[in-house]
Amino acid sequence: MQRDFKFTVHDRLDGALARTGTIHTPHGDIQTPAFIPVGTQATLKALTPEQLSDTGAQAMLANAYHLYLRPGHQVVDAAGGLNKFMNWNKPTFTDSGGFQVMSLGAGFKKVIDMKGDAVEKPLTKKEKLAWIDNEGVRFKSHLDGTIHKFNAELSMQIQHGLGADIMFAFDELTTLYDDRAYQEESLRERTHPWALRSLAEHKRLTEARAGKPYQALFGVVQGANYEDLRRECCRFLAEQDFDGFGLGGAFTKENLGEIVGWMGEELPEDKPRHMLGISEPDDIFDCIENGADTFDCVSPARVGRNGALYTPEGRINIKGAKYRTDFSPIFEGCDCYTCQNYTRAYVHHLFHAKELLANTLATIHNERFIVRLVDDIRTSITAGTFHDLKAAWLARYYARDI
RNA sequence: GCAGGGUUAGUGAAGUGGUCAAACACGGUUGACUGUAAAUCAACUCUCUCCGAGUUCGUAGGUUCGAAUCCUACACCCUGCA
Repeated sequence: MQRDFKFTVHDRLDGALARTGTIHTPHGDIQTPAFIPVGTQATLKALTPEQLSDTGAQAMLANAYHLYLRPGHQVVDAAGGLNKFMNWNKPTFTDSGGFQVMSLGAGFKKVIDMKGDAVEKPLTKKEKLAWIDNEGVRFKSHLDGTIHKFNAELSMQIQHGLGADIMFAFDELTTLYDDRAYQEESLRERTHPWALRSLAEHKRLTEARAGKPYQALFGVVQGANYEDLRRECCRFLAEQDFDGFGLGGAFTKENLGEIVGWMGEELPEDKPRHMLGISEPDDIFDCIENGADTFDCVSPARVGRNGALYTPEGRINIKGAKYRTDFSPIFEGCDCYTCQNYTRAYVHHLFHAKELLANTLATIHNERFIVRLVDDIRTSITAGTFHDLKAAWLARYYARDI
């Protein structure tokens, strides 16, 4: 069938893997590199889709597991797909539920963080909500405790029902605390076979649902921080008929760029690469420099809801007492709706009063901040000034720590 | 006026002889958050020369080896009866 999906590379950065491009989807184009905000449950928490669109976000990513449990992918399908269901007229992505294999299983809370020195805190049997085998995963619903079996085929059925423009293959996200033997086993016995099964089911559903807008499928690269495993995974996936790739897994901050670089070297140049779950500014620079095209992450929204707001000079905690009578915007020069209209003191007050508007204003600011950063990086690649921008930007952002 | 109940750290509120500087909640301060079980979580929140010490539980005395806890007086608040 005719694929209404296309990735075009425009500009490349000399001496690096960075590139700009356009991802064409049935619901519009995405200029890359791009940051894709996450609306897990078909909404970016605290924002209307229109408010999210106004931040400059070019697409949004939702989650198969969460929407399967509630309201049910059949409901979204009956509504006419994610776009119609949530009144969002730009491209959409859905995650496969692979992240939940980890987050509800071995990796809840501390175990998933990116600091190599984090203390392992194994879950008790009672706390654990997911059990993996090579067939798939059994989940205990975090909503009502019911047991659900999840696998590659079901993930694809859900994602086709949701109707996102870009879907991800069902994978296993390992943690930094799993040893080499487990990483190999996970990659070869689950992530690889699950990728093939996802692709097969995807093809079946694409034919069965002929007439619906084309949905692209990205294979997901795992392999933790092992170079040979990462390259092995890339070569394996590159041979398959995927439309693009998700770069997933547990990373440590120190060598994130290096790991992405291995994948950037192995993966075909003419297919887009999506960084799963990355959005800290330094990480974004490193990933783009090494060939990543798009990013999704909950962090700007979550940290914003918890009072951490981005500025070019680092994050500030707006709940802090020093902002009580600070009547300046979050930072001078920010073009977001929040900074155009409100002060630090007002946002500070909203947080202390536990007003819902605090979440909205903070989220708008943070999403705009990261979207704009990636937009600026895109411009710098075209202009050939990426390295200057990176050096100057990060020096200013982290100046307070030095 | 008589009878009964009450007065605990910023607030509310446990505690009725030692394990009490005193539960818990809120408030406050600081920090964390990277394919969302997150409008969440953690630490601290009497004072100090803070791995130890010093002052607290309406006020003042007293009993006791030891009191926020028992006794006496006083102050204030609440509820009945006058």
